[in-house]
Amino acid sequence: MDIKARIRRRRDHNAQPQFIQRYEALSPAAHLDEPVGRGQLLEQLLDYFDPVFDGELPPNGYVYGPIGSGKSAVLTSLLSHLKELPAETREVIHTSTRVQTPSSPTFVYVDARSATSAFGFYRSVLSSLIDQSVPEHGVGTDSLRDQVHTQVQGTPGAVICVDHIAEPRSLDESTLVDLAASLPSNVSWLAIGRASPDQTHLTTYTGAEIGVSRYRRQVLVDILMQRASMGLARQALNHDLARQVAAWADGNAHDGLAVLFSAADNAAGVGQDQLTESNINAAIESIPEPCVSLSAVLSLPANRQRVLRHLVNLSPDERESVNMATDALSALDLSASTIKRFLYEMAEAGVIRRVQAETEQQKGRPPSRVVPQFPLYVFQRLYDLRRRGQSNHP
DNA sequence: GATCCACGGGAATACACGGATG
DNA sequence: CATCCGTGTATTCCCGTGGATC
Repeated sequence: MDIKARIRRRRDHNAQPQFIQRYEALSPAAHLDEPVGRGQLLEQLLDYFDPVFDGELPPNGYVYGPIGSGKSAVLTSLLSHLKELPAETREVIHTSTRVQTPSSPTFVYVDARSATSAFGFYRSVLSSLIDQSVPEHGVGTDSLRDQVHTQVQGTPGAVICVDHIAEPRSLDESTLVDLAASLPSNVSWLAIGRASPDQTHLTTYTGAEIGVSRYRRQVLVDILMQRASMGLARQALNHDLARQVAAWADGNAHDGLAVLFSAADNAAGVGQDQLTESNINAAIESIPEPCVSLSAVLSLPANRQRVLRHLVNLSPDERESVNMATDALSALDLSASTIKRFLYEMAEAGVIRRVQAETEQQKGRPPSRVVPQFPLYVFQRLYDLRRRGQSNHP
C-alpha cells in the first residue's frame, strides 16, 4: 500500500463517518420504506385492494412466493402508506370531538410469527384497530374477540393481512380460517405464505391469489447496491461484488443481504473502507444451507433468542450433543430441562439442525450435534444491537 | 381475582446395540 | 438366522404451576 493510501485511510478514519453507518439499512430482517424492484407486485396488490377505495371489501386473498422474494417488504410498506390515508382526511374533515366512522375499510397487519395464538391474533388485530395499547394479561380471549366485534361492526369493515402464515411456530392455515370465521362478516383476510396454491387448502377460501417469483439477478444487484449506499460509507460495495453476491443468492434477498451484512461487519472490524472479494467469500461461507429467516429468529420468544445467542458462542465440541450444549448453556438462569426442550423445539422449527453422530460409541442411542441454521454473525450483531437499544429506551 | 403462557419436570416412547433365545 | 430382551441414551409428549400483568 502506498503512502497516499495510508494517509487517506488515516484521514478518512478520523474525519469521515464510520464504515457502517446504519445497521438497520443492512439488516435482512428490516424492510425499506420504498422497496426496490417490485413494482409489479405493488400493482397487483393495489388491484386486489382496489374495492376498498370504493368503500367495498375485497375477497379473501392469498399471496405466495419463496423466502426472500419481497412479499413482506412490499406488503408492510404498502400498508404503512395506505394506513396514512384515512388519518390525513380525518384531520381535515372531521371535528376533533366527534367519533368518526371511516368511509372505507381499514387495513390491519398481523404477523403470525408473533401472534401465535387466538389470544395473540385478536390482540394484534385489536391494537391495530384502536389507538390505545391492548393488555397482554388479565383479559380473556373471548373478551378480546368481542372487542374486535364492537370495533368492526357498523363500519365498512377491515382487511386483515396475516403475514408468515403456516410457518413453524406461526399460525397454521386451519387456525387462521377458524379465527377469521369468528370475526364479523365485514372482514376479509389476505394471507401471505410460502406454500404454492396446490400445496395449501387456503385457496378454497380465497377469491384472489397473487404469486411472487424470486428476484431476477439484476434486481437483486440493485437491492444490494441500494442497501449498501444507505448503510455503508461511500463506494464500499462495488458493482462486481454485488453481482457475485446476487449470483450466489439466486434471487433470495434475505440471503444476499445476510452476506452483505456479514461481510460489512467483518470488514469494519478490521478497519477496511471497502468490501473485498475475500470479505464476500468468507461471508458466503458463513451462511448455512438451508438458511432460516433472521426475522423469524428475531421474533422468537425472548428466552429462546437468549439461548440461541449463547449457542452461537459455543465451541463446536460444546455442541457435539444436545446434552453437552445444554450443560454449556447452564449459565443462563433457566433449568436444564427447559434449555433442552428449547433446543429440541427449535430443531423442530428448523432454526437449528440436529445431526446424528456417526454410530461409534457402544451404549445407547447416538447423540446429535447441534448446528445453527441461521447466519450466526448477523444474528449475534442484530441481537446485541437490539438489546442495547432496549436498555437505552426502557 | 383473572388471565395467558413460559417454565419446569417427568412420563412415555424411540432408537441403538449386544447378547440371549428359539 | 430371525427375533426378542435388557440396558442405556435420545427424543417426544404432556400438563400443572407460577410469574407477570391487568
